[in-house]
Amino acid sequence: MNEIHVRLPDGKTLALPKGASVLAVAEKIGPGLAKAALAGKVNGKLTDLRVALDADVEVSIVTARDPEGAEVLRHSAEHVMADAVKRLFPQVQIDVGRTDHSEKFQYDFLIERPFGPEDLVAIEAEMEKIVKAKQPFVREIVTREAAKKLFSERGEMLKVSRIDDIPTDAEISIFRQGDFIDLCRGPHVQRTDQIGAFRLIDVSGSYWRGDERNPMLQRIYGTAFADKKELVAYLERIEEAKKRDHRRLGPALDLFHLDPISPGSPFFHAKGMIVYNQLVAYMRELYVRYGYDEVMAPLIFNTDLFKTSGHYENFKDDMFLFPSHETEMGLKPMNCPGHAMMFGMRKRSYRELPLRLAEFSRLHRNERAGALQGLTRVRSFAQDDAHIFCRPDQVESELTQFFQMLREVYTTLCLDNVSVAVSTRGERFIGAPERWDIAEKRLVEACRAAGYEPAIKKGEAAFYAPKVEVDVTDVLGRVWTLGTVQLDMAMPERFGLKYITDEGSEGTPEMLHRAILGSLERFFAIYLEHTEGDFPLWLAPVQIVVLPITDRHHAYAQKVEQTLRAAGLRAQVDLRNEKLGYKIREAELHKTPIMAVVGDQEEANGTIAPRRRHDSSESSATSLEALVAELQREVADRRSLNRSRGGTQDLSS
RNA sequence: GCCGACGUAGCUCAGCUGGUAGAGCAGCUCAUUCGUAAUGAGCAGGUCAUCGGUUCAAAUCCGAUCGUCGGCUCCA
Repeated sequence: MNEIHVRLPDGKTLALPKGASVLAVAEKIGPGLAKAALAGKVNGKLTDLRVALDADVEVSIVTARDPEGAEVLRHSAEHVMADAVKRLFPQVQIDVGRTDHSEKFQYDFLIERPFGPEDLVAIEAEMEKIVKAKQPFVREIVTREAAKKLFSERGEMLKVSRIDDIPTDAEISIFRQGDFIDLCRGPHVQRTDQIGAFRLIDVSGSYWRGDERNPMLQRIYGTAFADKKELVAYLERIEEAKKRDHRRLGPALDLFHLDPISPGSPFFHAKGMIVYNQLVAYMRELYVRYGYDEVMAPLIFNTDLFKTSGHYENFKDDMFLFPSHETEMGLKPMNCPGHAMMFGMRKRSYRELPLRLAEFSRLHRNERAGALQGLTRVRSFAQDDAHIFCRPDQVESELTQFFQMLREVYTTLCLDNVSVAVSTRGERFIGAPERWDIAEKRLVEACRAAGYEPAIKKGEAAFYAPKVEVDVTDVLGRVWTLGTVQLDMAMPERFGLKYITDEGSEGTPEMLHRAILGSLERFFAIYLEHTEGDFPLWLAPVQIVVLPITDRHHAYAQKVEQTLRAAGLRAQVDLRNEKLGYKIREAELHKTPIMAVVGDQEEANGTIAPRRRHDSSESSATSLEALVAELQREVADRRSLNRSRGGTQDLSS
């Protein structure tokens, strides 16, 4: 048997000698394809072109046109960058590179002096030379000993250490390109010139092996595409994200601001508070329907409480603690211990369960300075937080109900790109491992029952509970974790929580921690960027602005404003001495959903001329009553703009 | 907390190798009374993040601190 059969995507089969490379398949199909080939896919798995085939397989050839192609050429760009760095700075030791799915690649270097922006320019120029030289990538299989010898001779001690990470039964491959050699699984492009366009983006420090006790390496980030056009499009997308940055939009739209006088603690302005409070009001409305009881526990506790919960031990350094009358007090960083106390303050009957305690209190966490980021990582925040105490046999239906409520909220907010993950027990945990296994399984099952196949994040759980994380993808394709539900393994026992069962015995309740929007501050930021400030009518700080054409119409305009306000609409009137076009422009820039133009005709007929945000088509005059009724309906329905499909402005009710 | 970059008027930014701070927008005043994304003119606005050092002289050079940004680590 010296022949193998290779099946192609179009169903055809090619016969090749055993041991033929993936590239040989491409050559057999055609010289054009062979030249354009970046990698192969063997039985669906991305494979280097130089890999030998020794059995019957399905093969497809990956070119720049395939999404995987970009990943391959970015990986090769990573090597070219490391090569360029070694050429310019022979004293550096290379660690490893990485190509993630966010269109970026990176490579870590050990060097005494940090890289600066000027270095990036020089490295980029050196990379350009390597790319122009059309150097081939050569793959070699080596033994573990040969690999170690090779890299220690080259002074690459970090690499030698990385070789030890490779499982003993795995094949060790290296790639050469020019004088550069790297330990690498591949796949790689054939020649450096197949990397069409690249750009180095940034440099930062990163700990070796991700451990902050280790020395810091210099990490360079870059991106690469098959051609210049795609690179430009990528850079434009970055610009777009900058335009939507909540740290820019927030102050510009008069929603909030941050000040060094209290790092990580936002000042919410009147307009921001409307959005914030509307979100809270919406959750409260759902709490009535879903059977939650809103409560309010203290903000400050004797730290004994956090010792009981275990948070003190785990998060002491990140809490605001202070002495008071000989005792140590602390600002609460989460609601669960307070709710556990509220549950335990008297004897509970099984008839009271499930007991769902919700709270919107402010929480304070003394986040490390470097961790702060706009509203997405703050020191002072509130959550749409709740803890559910229930009997063991009620856990399943509670999880079902949670997913149901979550889906309702996300649908209302038009966040329809949802995925979930289950985080499992990590190194730090409390409770019995066997119980963790059961809880993790239940969470996975609950996700499936809700129609989501969860990804598994190993070791990512909170110290007291495995958790489900619910992620949404925003208009720019960024993924954010919003909702979470955790099945607690420890708190009820630590607090000695009991209830009397229907048989008169004592039982320990199960405790679920859950949030749907998560940190309201963070959600605010994410939603602001997602919508670019174009809030749906029910959330818009100013829903309608009345625009009189001249000061002749001021009295009528003010009457209209009063009528709108009396109808419960957040209306304003623009009485400034400006032309209509100017006022419309201002209202557009402030993202006001509805403008009501009033002039001679409207005043004479008792009407208004409405205009929707982003809609310059002239609309006919409407009676005030009709407009009020329409807007009230839109608010009551909490209608949103659906922007997940191309950002269209159609109302999806 | 660690690595790097940055910090000039409310905002966006000029200000070359040291010689005493400038524009546009926003704000205020006046004129204009105007029909769907910017009417015109004028006025005012800054301890150049803070503190210290070098110098005859510092927004500019050096150091420290604070803050912000991009990462790392962390994220109850």
